[in-house]
Amino acid sequence: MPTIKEIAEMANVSRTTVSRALNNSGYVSEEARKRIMKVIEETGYVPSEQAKSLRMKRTKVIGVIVPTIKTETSGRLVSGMDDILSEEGYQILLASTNLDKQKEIEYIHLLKVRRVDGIIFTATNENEHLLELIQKLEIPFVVIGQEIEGVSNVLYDDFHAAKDVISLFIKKGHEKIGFIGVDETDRAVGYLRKRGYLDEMKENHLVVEDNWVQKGIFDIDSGYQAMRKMIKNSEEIPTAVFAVTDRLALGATNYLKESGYGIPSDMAIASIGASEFSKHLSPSLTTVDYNNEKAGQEAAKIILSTIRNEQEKIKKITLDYRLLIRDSV
Amino acid sequence: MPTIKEIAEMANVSRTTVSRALNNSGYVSEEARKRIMKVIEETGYVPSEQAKSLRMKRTKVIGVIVPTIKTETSGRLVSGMDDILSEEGYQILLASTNLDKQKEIEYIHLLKVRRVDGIIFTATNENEHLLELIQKLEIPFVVIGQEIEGVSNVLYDDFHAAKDVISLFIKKGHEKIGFIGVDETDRAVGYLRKRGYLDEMKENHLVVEDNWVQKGIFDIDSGYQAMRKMIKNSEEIPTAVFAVTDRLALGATNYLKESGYGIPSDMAIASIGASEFSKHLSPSLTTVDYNNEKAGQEAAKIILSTIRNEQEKIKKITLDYRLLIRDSV
DNA sequence: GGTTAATATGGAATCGATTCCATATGGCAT
DNA sequence: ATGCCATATGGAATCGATTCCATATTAACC
Repeated sequence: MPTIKEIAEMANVSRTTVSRALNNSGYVSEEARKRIMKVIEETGYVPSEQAKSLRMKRTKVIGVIVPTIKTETSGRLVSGMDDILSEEGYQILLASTNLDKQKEIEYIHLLKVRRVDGIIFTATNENEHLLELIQKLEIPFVVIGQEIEGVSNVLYDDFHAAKDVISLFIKKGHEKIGFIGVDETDRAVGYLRKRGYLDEMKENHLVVEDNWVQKGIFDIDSGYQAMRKMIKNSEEIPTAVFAVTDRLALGATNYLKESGYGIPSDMAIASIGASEFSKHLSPSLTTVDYNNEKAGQEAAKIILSTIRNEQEKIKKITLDYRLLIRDSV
Repeated sequence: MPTIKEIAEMANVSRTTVSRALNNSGYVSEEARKRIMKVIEETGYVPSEQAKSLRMKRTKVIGVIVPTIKTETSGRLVSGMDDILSEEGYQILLASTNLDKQKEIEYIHLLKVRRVDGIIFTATNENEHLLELIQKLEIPFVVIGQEIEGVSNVLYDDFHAAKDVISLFIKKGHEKIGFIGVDETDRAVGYLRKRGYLDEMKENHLVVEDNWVQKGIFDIDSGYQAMRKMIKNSEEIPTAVFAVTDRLALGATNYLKESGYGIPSDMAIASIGASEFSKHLSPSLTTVDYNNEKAGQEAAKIILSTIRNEQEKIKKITLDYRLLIRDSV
């Protein structure tokens, strides 16, 4: 690959003129332009974005940190970002932490080193060290899914979504409602969704037996185990259960089927996520659609307007959601 | 963010010495090193990878082009690549074509402009223009899923996987076997899987009625439509059907259930893909697991050894697969 | 005590672009 | 003829690192 210098020599002009021809800036005679374009055509020269970035102090790259790239949720998020970013000539530098908290910090560093123009961060957990790092970073920063002080956020309404699911159960006549959650250090999925469950129960004067509240991790099997524990240990077995993710609900469903429980006749079930498979389970799973692509798009828009300085201060938006009522309730 | 020059001034040394301290190259006195490290600590300085890349003529970035990032398959592929690449300090610059052929070419250009150290390409279609571009590109290049001359490939054994599925049907006593494919311009998914179906049928002296061979696109609904056509138009309705992707199989399953066909009693069904949902359908779907993460890992390994010049010539590897026999047959 | 080697440091070129500033030419108005 | 402006071009600085080469100091050896 030749450089601008070689192109200049071959076309018998200076680098300055080549640059001007390439960027349509300043004066270039028709003759010179033709000679330059001919040489470029012949050599297949493309200017180095690397060198340009150094000089212009911008990279046109947005760093994206996700907890894992294997799930649909992340895929849809990233796809939404790409819709907006690629439109504006930005590209995505991807970093997947595989749920490793240490790596979250490491990757922010890595993106800083690469001088990305902005960072979109899909958080799972919060810890002191990370918060501090984020707050003193001078790079445009957007967090999806968790509320973090001092930076822009795109939030899901975890609290109300959970409340709505419980409210649906109650409307259908359920009074004994179980819960399968995840660790509360995950503020959005762990804490807020549980809060929604507990609040709605309380507001309707419904009691919650200790064993109705179970905890899993993010995989299918832990949903199975949690459901098993709930059934085995409860004094009174619930008639409905809310799982905080579709995968947990799927695991729970597997246990229920295996144990001969009818869904929804013996146990209604609902969750949050709207994964593709949720629609095709039998019975089809009632779940909340968070519209991840939209979230990705919104995050990308915020990053772009922050970069362009159209945005004075930080921005927090909360997305709406849709409760998809299907056959499992 | 300060630059190396400012760090040098603050520590009362030259840029050369700072660089040496940072990279543990050449001689640096203990005193100077301490002063430098102190200044770096205080300022939070991190060297610009951008500037380093320009000087060192390498970016430590691998460009990855996928047809879409929304599906599990792509997610698993990229995840596999990331396993290997992040280990070696490389990062992934992601480009998703959204199945737009025009963009495949555009993105290769974009990655070339950014001087990525290598490109991993998950092809869907082949066209003259693209092949030509790839062959005269001077960047290490690996293609996943399609055989392309002149570059390294990581291939799935589409032909034998399809053959094995049909062979399974035949072993189970089926003689009338239908097929739901995609356009044959997609050589791997469209052409080779169909070839496997037809060859195995022929080798077993089984006839294939025209209407048994249907075509869809890559979504669930087209599987539904294809199954409908097959049932409506066939003189004799098949007792088994092979769909080239899990999504097509899912659509077909939906149609069959809706029309009162028992699976597998009236119609056996199997496909290729091993998506997560396949296991949780009822009945669970018989499918071929291609191990996409492995494919991603292998592609990443080839790219790295090509970059390091450990690899003289192009490399072609074909991955094995597992036939997951479940309740749908 | 002089040669050699190890240690320590800095100057300056380099990577490949952009861009400020200087300069040259030709045409047109005064 | 003089001045001015539009057009056209190039020199050189700059972005932020690495690295070759030169040079200075100290230590070690015979």
